[in-house]
Amino acid sequence: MSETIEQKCLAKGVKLTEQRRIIAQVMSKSNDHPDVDELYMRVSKIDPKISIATVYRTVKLFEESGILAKHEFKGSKARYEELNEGHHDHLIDVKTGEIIEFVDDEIEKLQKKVAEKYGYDLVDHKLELYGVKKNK
Amino acid sequence: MSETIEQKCLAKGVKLTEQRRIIAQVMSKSNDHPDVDELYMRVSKIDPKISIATVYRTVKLFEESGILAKHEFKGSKARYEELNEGHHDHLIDVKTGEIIEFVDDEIEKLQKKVAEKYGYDLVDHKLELYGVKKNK
DNA sequence: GTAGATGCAAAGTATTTGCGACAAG
DNA sequence: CTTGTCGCAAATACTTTGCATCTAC
Repeated sequence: MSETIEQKCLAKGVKLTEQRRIIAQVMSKSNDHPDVDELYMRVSKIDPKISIATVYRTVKLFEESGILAKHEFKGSKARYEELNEGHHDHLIDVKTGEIIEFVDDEIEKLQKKVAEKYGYDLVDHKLELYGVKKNK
Repeated sequence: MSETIEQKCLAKGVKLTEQRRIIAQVMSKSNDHPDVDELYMRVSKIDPKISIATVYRTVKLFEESGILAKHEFKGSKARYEELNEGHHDHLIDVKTGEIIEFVDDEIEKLQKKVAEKYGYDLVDHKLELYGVKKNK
């Protein structure tokens, strides 16, 4: 089982305010990949006084603290998701926008190999697949 | 040898204006991945009357026509490069911003396989590796 | 008590668009 | 000719920031 966002904040020395607690809870409950507007709407239902500036500041802080991952899929706004130990990449349905998470260890290994081939240590990577559903 | 951008425009029925011709030439000569501002500066040296709006309109048009590729690397502005038949992905040096192009057929194949596993035809993909140079 | 967080509105970036003038086919 | 493009400035979309106030620790 992975730590809660609140535990991660403590561990990283991030001050836990009421607003951050709410944003953390909303992200934890979200199984999709909301953008800032969507997150702001969800958060506003719990505490309507939270400002969008705080949401922006918080997602940025959480991203820098390794608590959230930011994705910038083709042609859309930045989206966020909670970062748990299980790394995964994304397959995006270009027709519906549906996002499927997947893991492929072999691709991961090959990526590291490519980086090494050029004399680099891989510190991060981004893999996004865009597809259309097969009709049979 | 691959077609020139002008030939591609003809083939796709894209009207060839003086401005587009200049933007096409500048992109063809560029071996890096300029963002719109940078491209605008380069283009302005040839014809100072071209407006940034035209540059934006043109890169968008060229992208939709499959003439240019748009990249949105982590935390930076959109960058463009000419699209030739040889597909490649990018390895970005997170310290210097240097961009290395690479090809890995095996990764390509695995991507297709992953998409198929979920019942999708792969129409596009994005793979970016972020690394730091090894110190020995 | 104090450093850091918040809300608000204003300011930044990056990009798009309405419109009248103009150019390509 | 006619349709689409250009330049300009204004508009939009997303995100950041200055500042006075407030809150976690």
